[in-house]
Amino acid sequence: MTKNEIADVLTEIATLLELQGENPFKVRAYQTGARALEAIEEAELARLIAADELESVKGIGEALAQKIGELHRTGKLGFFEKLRASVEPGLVAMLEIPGLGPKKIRALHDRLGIATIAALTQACQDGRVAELEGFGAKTQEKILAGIRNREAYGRRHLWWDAWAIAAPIVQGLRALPQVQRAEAAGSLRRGLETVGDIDFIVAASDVAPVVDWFVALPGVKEVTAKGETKASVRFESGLQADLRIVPGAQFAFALHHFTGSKDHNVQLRQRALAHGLSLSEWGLVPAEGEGTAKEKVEKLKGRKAENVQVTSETELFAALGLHFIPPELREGMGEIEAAERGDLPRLVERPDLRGAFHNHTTESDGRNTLAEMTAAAEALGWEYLGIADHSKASFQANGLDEVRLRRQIAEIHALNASKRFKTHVFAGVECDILADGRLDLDDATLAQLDYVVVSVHNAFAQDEATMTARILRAIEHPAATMLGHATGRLLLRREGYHVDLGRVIDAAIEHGVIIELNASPWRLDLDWRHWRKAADRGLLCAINPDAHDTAGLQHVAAGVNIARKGGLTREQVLTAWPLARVQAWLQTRTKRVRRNG
DNA sequence: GCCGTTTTCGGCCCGACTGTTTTCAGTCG
Repeated sequence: MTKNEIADVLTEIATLLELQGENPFKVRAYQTGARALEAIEEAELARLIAADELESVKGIGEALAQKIGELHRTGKLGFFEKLRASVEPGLVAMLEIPGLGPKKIRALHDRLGIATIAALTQACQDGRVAELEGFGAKTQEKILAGIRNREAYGRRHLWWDAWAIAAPIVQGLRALPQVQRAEAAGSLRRGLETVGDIDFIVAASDVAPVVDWFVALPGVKEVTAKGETKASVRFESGLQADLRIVPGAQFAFALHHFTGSKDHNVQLRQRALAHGLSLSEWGLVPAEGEGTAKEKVEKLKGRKAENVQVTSETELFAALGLHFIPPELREGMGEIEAAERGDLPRLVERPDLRGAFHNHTTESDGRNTLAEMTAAAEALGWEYLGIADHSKASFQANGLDEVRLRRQIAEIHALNASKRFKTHVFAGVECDILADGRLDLDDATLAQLDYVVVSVHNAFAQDEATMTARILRAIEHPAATMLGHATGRLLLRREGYHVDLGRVIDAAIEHGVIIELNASPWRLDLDWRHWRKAADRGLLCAINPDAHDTAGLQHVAAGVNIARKGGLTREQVLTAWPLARVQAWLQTRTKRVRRNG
């Protein structure tokens, strides 16, 4: 079994144990173990198992090491199979219903014999659930609503879509007279490719008017909570948003806490404790031995002089001896250690971008003309715009053959010569990688281009070995400048094709080929989790919007999030280089084509 | 089940909100 498959098993064990009413800390140990495993390289895992050193990994002890070893060697685990057989699958599905956790599900099962969502629906309709101790009419109603909407409620949302909802709300909150500060937090602020819900953190002098404004927002379908410091609403799309209001002195703590990630917060709290401090969303206070939660809160409120005062996240990190960690890096993947060493990369920023290479026009399947796209790039202040329409094998996208492409190249040269726009246009193509790895256009035509994006658009079902060989062959082609959407995934809709990304990255580095960071909000491919290591080994990135209309150029903003999550610097992103440097770099590529071809 | 500058046992992050209770358990983040 691969490490990710093993991690999935550990996560499932945690869920099953939880449903059985096991010690919650044991449950957490399995979850921690799964995460620890995911952070290890596949080869490193094999080595650790072979050397019997798995227990040296933090979060993996004797029992987990034994189970992981067995899964890795045999792909089976008796303990897991027995456990799974003893828990009815319908109970696992019930966890997705809001308001139902392991305890309530167990009560429903033990006392009413409910083991499926269908049986639960029936019991609610019969009024039997409301009669149970600990349940009531409202709970019963909530369960029914949850069952009806569980598809929409459980769904994640594209970062882009969530941001479109959140950005005006942040502006609206800031405009309220009672509000001093307002930010969106959570995975949205961390720039994660998909978002489960939106969190807003607000510092305000008077709470009630802010809560009232929030729950009355247009598009709110349901108010799921409304209290003295927080409110929750659900929008038509099923997206949930939480508002939290704190006094100004706690804003930085709350913003940090609700930005997460959970792993990052846990690690930072551990670090605080090691420094004799206790960190929470309330503040940073001296950690003082025993005491109930209530007593700690009293201390916090009553003895402010002792508390660490911060007005920004920068000061919060500084109080723990750390450089500021940008939200995008807060995934609990070594950023705290790097911040301690002063080793954090200086991340690429949105204003650093000078252009983009993978863009379509009406010549293939785009919705704006060459001139319109160039005008839009100029309006964005870009120094250059690369046009890469589809090639002829992408028949469905009206791909260009050699004749049409040569005509487009001439058109682009004429446009540049006319000096109609300040933005320089590069002539490129998004050339299909055919099923056997050949390119879709003849070498003579490819040699006339400033650059070539090579992409897979068909035969997605090839096995990993075939697909990998196919892409490697394309990368090795002397005309290839960059690889388009490396896995072909569509977020929330389609998995990527099977490909050995390690070998693709190795080949790209070896042949000086760029891998694009496709910034389309539906793709965000290559995934951020691969970037830092690959870039440190010499892989160059291009943030490309894959725009099919002028508005699509804006998608680079989503790409910048992912580049930042991947720890990329301005230097590691071609599209953050100035025009002259990009031209010089492309020149060296062209010489390579002439020399080899 | 894991872990140790509170070290081999006893804690593990913890506060807000809801719905159910009448002082709190369960869920959620």
